[in-house]
Amino acid sequence: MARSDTRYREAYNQILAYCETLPTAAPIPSETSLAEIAGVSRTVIRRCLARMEELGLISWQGRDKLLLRAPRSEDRIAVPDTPQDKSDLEQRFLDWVLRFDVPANTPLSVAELSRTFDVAQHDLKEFLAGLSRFGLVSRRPQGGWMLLGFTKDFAIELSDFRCVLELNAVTHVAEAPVDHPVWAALAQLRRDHLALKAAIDTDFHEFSKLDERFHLAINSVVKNRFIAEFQKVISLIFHYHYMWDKTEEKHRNAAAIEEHIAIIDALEARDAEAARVAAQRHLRTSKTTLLSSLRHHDLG
Amino acid sequence: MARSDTRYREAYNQILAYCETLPTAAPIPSETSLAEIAGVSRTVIRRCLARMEELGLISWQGRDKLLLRAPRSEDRIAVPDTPQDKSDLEQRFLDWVLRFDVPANTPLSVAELSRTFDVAQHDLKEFLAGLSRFGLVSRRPQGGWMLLGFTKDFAIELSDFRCVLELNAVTHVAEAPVDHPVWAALAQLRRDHLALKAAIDTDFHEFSKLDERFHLAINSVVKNRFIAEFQKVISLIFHYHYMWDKTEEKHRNAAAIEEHIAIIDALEARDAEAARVAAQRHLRTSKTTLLSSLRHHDLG
DNA sequence: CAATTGTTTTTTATAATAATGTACAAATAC
DNA sequence: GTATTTGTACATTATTATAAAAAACAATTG
Repeated sequence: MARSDTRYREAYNQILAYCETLPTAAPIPSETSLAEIAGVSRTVIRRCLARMEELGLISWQGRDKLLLRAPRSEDRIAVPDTPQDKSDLEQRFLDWVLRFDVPANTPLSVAELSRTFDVAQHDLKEFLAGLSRFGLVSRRPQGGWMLLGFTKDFAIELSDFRCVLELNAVTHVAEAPVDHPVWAALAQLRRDHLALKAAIDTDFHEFSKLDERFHLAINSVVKNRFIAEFQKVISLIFHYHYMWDKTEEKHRNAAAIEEHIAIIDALEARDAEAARVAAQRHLRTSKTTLLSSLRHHDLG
Repeated sequence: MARSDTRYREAYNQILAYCETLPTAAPIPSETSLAEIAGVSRTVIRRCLARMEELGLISWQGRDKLLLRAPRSEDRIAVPDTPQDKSDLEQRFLDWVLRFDVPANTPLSVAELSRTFDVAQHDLKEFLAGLSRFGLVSRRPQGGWMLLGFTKDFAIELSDFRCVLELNAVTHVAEAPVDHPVWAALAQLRRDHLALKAAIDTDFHEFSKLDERFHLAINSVVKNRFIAEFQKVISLIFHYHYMWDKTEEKHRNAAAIEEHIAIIDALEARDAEAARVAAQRHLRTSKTTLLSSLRHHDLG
């Protein structure tokens, strides 16, 4: 019932690897340098040194530290099974919600989620606390958490917010200098859109990826940590919903290609107002699609 | 080393209070109803009933529960000191950051914050996890948390984001129906602005409150959970910075009053484009003020 | 006196656990 | 019979105690 010593174990192996680069009988750097190398505190380094001394790998007396022999593979220490990386928890969580169509107002069990995602309970709680800032989940009065999205209101507000952000981005693109990388990206996107348009009958399902690339290119012009954070969540949600709503997919995608090209046309003409209008039309279509995909699920 | 029984204690006193409303020898409602009344699970209710039986307050056999005597004040159970309410933690935390001018990249000690704000450590961690979504804090590699804001970049991005949201709000106001409450609010705000303008020499410090009211009125037209969440943080930060940056306060506020009135003028004329332009000018001024207030602190 | 080590104090991460919630079976009342 | 209610078993949560790790400080050493 205390914190794990994984840090010590990983640091130990790291220091061992470092010592392998040293010749035998070489002096070992100061505790502070070793701490720097392993990215841990001196406390951990001293534990490492103590063990190395115990194993006869080094001699250690005050500041005299000598490597007695080259470390062997059996000197390494076992590192306990590291739980799943929690950096992509957001992706996996949203994926789970959308893939299994978890309905609005579902109680979320931290214990269960912790098992399915292989992440410690407190990490999950922190993650949920973060999501609650987006209004995606909330605490329940009797304890625990609840999934709030994806109601109709949620989808409408999300779409509206996306619209606000994306129209802003479009305006920025229109004002971007000629040497900005976005122009090359848009030129390539235009070619890819035209290619897909020509092969739409067979390759229409390829559009999802193209759509993501297109919106990413537009939004990458805006350098803003707040907007970027939101865009991540927004694009994920839209992306998945498009992928799974298969009704009239071919027709929908063909129409979206035209809308994208219209936006590119206006942007390359540096006509900010026309670009905003074109983007607005496209985003309205997106909103309708998202809403109809929700209705679909509700009925199913 | 397990959870506290505060819930039981509070429920117990609540049930006791409920029983006081019953005549003596009255039958007591089902466990489920009592659970509903106290807002807890049946498990807690059964603990309450067990204690009440033990004290001779009730008789309890299967579903026959009778009140034997009226509860007295000494029957109540002690509730341990409840820690500070955590609902206003955000307000108090930002207040602390801004009031003490905590510089960017300061390590935050959960233990210390927990003491100063009288909030449990895990609640604080959840709170910080939420703030990290706004890019205000982040986890440090060696554990713990770090305050990221308020660098120049942060202020610029925050201002820009505010601008995006607020211009959107202004557009919405311009399109609001004539019977929307925002029009009455704006009419009143115009009167208050004119009144303050007349007394600016003495009452200029009153502007801070007026500013907050003005922006709140504009933004209240947009009903969007994502935008609302951000607005809370944004307005708090701007509000405090204005309050504490005393350089040329009178002149600054007089200018801002004119800018506000210009926005109101354009809105009441239902001229969306003019309103956007006026708002843009005002927000640019705000941004400059926020940045100069930061520079001030850096030098001080 | 600058760099390093020795020592102490503080903080953090986390597993253990009692409190609480929840689900379901059994019993009761209507 | 069926709708409530209770009894019971099980799952989940909140919270604490605590070892691990970091940080602060004092004492050495070259």
